[in-house]
Amino acid sequence: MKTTQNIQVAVDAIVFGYSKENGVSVLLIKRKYEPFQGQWAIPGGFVKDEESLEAAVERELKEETGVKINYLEQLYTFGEPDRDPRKRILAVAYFGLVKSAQFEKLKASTDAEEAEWFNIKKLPKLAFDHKKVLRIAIERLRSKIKYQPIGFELLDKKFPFSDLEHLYTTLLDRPIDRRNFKKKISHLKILDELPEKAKSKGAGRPGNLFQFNKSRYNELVRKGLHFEL
Amino acid sequence: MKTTQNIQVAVDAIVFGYSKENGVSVLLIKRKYEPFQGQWAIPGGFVKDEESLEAAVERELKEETGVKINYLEQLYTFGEPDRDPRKRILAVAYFGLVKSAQFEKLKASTDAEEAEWFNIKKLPKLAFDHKKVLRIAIERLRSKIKYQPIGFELLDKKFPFSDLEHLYTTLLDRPIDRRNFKKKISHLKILDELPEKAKSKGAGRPGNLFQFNKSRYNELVRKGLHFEL
DNA sequence: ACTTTATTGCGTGAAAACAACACAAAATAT
DNA sequence: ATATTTTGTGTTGTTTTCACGCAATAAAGT
Repeated sequence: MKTTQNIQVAVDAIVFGYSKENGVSVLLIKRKYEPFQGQWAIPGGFVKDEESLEAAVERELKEETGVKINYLEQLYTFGEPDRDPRKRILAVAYFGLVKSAQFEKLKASTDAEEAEWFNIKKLPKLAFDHKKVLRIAIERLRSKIKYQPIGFELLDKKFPFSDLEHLYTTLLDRPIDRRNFKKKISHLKILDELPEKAKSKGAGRPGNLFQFNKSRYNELVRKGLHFEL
Repeated sequence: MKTTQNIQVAVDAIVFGYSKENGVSVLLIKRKYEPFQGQWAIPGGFVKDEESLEAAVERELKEETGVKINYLEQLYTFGEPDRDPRKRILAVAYFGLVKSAQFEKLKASTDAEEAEWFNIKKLPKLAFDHKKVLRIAIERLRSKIKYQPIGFELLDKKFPFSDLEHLYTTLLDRPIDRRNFKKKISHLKILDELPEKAKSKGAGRPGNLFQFNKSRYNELVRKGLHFEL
C-alpha cells in the first residue's frame, strides 16, 4: 500500500440559527491567520488522528465559537485538489442547527470575539470556496425543512404557532396560508398543544404554546407516513 | 499548520444496474489482497494527489471493472477511525448508475474477471463496513427514485413502458397500478413516445417505445414543479 | 374607558389529485 | 384456429389541497 498520499482531512460546520427578529442566520468566524486572514469563513479545522468526524466538528465549534449544536448531519465532502492555495485539503462539511434560545448566546462566550451570526440574505465575502459550501447548505436546509421536522430544532422547545409559520415563510421565501398550514401540521399530530399561553410581547392576541413530540413523530415514520409541506 | 495528520483518503463506488431478468444489481469485486482477501467488496481505491474525487472514482472503476458510469453523485463520507484494521482510511462513497445496455457487459472486459453483478436482494458477505455502506446506498436509490428521474439512467435510452413499471415495482417492492402510474408519468410530459414499437421477445403484444426528455424535465424544474411518485 | 390596531383561531366550498377497478387489442405458443 | 401472454386505455368515488372571510383576544392610542 502506498503511503505517499498527501491530503489533509478537515471538517467544516455550517450552523444555522433562527429568531423572529434576525431571521435565519449562519455562524461564521473571522480568520486569524493566512490565507484569507481577516475574512469571514465557516468554522472548522483538522481532524485528529483518533477522533471521529463528528467529534472533530463539536470540538472545533466549541473552540472557535462556544456554541453547542442541537442537530448535526453530514452535508457534503469537498475534495477538489485546489480548494486551499497552500496544499490539498479535503473538507467533510456538516450541517448543524441550534435552538432559538442558544442563538445569540455568542456574546456570553469567551472565545467568541471573532464569531458572529449573519443573516443568510446578508452574507459577507467569504474565504476559500465557502460561498459555494454555504449555498449548498442553505439549499439543503430549504429543501429538508419541507420533508423532515428539522424546523423544530431551530425554535425553542415551546413556541407559539406563529413562530413556526414565520420560520417557514422566511425560509421558503413565500407566503403561507396560516389556516391551511395549521391544518396540515396539526393533523400529523406531532405537536402537543400546551395549556399555557405565550406571554405577549407587543400588540395582538397571545398565541397558545406548542411543543414538538418526537416520539409521536417516530411512530408515524415507522408506519410509513411522512411529513411533507 | 500541523502536518502530523495520518489519514488516507479513498473513494468507493456503489454502482447499480438493472435488467428485467436480473432485477436491480450492484457491482462488486473480489479482493485480491489482505485484509479480507477473497471476499467481495465495493470497488474503490486511494485518491491520487492531484486528482479530483470524481476522477478517482472513474479511474478505479475502469481499472477494476471496466464499467463506464452513466450517472454519478456523492453518497456519503465514512470516516470512523477504525473502519480499516490497518490504518485510518476515510472513504468518500459515490453512487453510480449504468444503463441497462452497459449492464452485463462485464464479461467482455479484460480486467473484470474478479468483478460481478449481484442482485441487491442476494448479496454475499462483504468486506470492511461495506454492508452498511451498501445499505445506505440502496436506501438512497429507493428514496431518490421517487422524486428524481434517475430511474431512466438505469434503462436503455429507448424503453417500453412496462420496463419502467417493472423497475419501480422491483425497487419499491410493491405492486403498482399500471394505469394510474402511466397517467402520473405521462402527464408530467417528460417522456417522448416514439413511433417505433419494441420488437417482441416472447409472447404478448409489443409495447410502444419511450424516451426520457431531459430538457423538458429541466423546464419543469425551473418552473418549480417536481416529479414525485 | 373606549376605540383602534395587531394578531390568533377557526370553517366551508371548489378544484385537483388519487385510488380502485375491467375489458379489448396485438402478438406469440400450441 | 384457439389459447395464452402482454399492452393499452377510461370512469367513478374518495381524499387532499387550495382559496378565502370573519369573529375573538389582547395591547396601544386617545
